[in-house]
Amino acid sequence: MSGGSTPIRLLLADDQALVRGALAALLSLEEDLTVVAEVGRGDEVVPEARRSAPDVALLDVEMPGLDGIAATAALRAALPTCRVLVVTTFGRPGYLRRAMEAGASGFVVKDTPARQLADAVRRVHAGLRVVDPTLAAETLAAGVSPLTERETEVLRTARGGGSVADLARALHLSEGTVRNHLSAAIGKTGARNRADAIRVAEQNGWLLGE
Amino acid sequence: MSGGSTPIRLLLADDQALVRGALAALLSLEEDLTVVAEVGRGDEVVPEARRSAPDVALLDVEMPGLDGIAATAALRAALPTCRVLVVTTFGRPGYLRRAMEAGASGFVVKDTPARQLADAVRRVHAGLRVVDPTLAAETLAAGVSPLTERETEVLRTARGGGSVADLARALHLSEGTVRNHLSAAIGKTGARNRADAIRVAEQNGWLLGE
DNA sequence: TCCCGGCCGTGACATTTGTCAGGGGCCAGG
DNA sequence: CCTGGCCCCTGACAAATGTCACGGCCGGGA
Repeated sequence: MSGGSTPIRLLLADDQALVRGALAALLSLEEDLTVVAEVGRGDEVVPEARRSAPDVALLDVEMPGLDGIAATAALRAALPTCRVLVVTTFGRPGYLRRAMEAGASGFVVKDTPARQLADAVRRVHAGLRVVDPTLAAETLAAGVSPLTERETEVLRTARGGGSVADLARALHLSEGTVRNHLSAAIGKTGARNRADAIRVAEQNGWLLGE
Repeated sequence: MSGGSTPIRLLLADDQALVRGALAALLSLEEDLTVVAEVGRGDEVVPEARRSAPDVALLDVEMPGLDGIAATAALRAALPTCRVLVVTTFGRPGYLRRAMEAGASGFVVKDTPARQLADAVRRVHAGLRVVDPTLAAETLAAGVSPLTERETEVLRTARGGGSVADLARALHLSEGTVRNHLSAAIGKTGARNRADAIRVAEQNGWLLGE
């Protein structure tokens, strides 16, 4: 409820132009909201925010240049008064955790009804936290990543789909070491394959970082 | 360009409620367009279309229940006068081909600027075809799937991530046969791994069918 | 008719992948 | 200081995956 005061200024970041524009249309229907900027890449968020001074930024997680989590952190550092609402396709448990750690005020999946989005924005702007309850539960259940730093790194590199020899070369490790890290990751994820392990880790958002 | 006549009736199908609602908002801004139905599953398209009699249906490809391609075919069979515009996240070359074969009139990726969507809808309604030109080129380049029926089936099953023994049991084949089909698929896709082959095939839209 | 080419199915073989036991470095607690 | 725990690294071994050559089946030309 705006109360007739100046509207809440919004920045939208999503790599899909159509979705971005559609969200802008949706939010512009609200009297108390106004979209002041749109970007399609994570690394454009901070520069554009500096120029347009939004009150709330809606960031997608999957973006070229810089993922939404990293963009959140960068934006919080650059403009501490600007709140962040992460809006993402995938309800990966780890995403939520990482987003909150990075300083986001809210986390919404694209499955949520359209009518709730505007309210989420208002709540975030008011300083409240907005989190999908079922997703929060999952996050608790999934817990923090059990993978060690090296294991994550190897797994992340393995996503590209090379042989052990390739990975060893890329990471400057012995093949045996790579195999061992992979084996450990497989064990910890409960998978039986390298491919499986990658999928599980990805679904839990354990492969995000740099 | 409505000309004051009755507006074009639209049906929206997308599994992400937020995107669906946002698209509705975007399209409702146009004088000559009206959204008469929204569904979140592929198998709800035909029943809902029967009830609401849309002129144009905007279908996502990735949907639960029935994928957008199959939904296109079903809709064309049930209501031949209703045109179909496929709106999808991924510009997989094979998707376009399959969509057109299934009777779609247009194919748009979610990367396209929001302003063009309404025009695409109007063109489709007017009986024209709408296709992303760069994507069309890719489709030509990628060509039709080189995979044989069995190979596709094996690869599709392998997506779940089981061992050769699992696949053999699921498909009632010898392990050697499964290995052979996989090997052939790996060769044809130019991959060096099973996982790689799956990715390539998926990216080209070769794993769609039933 | 016969032959040719493609697809399917199969087993033996080489290669890759995953497991295991173990050594070295580092840090926190006793 | 020593000790225990954790992580990183490595090589040898077992298990899985991928390659190959082969035979049967079917349909479309010579």
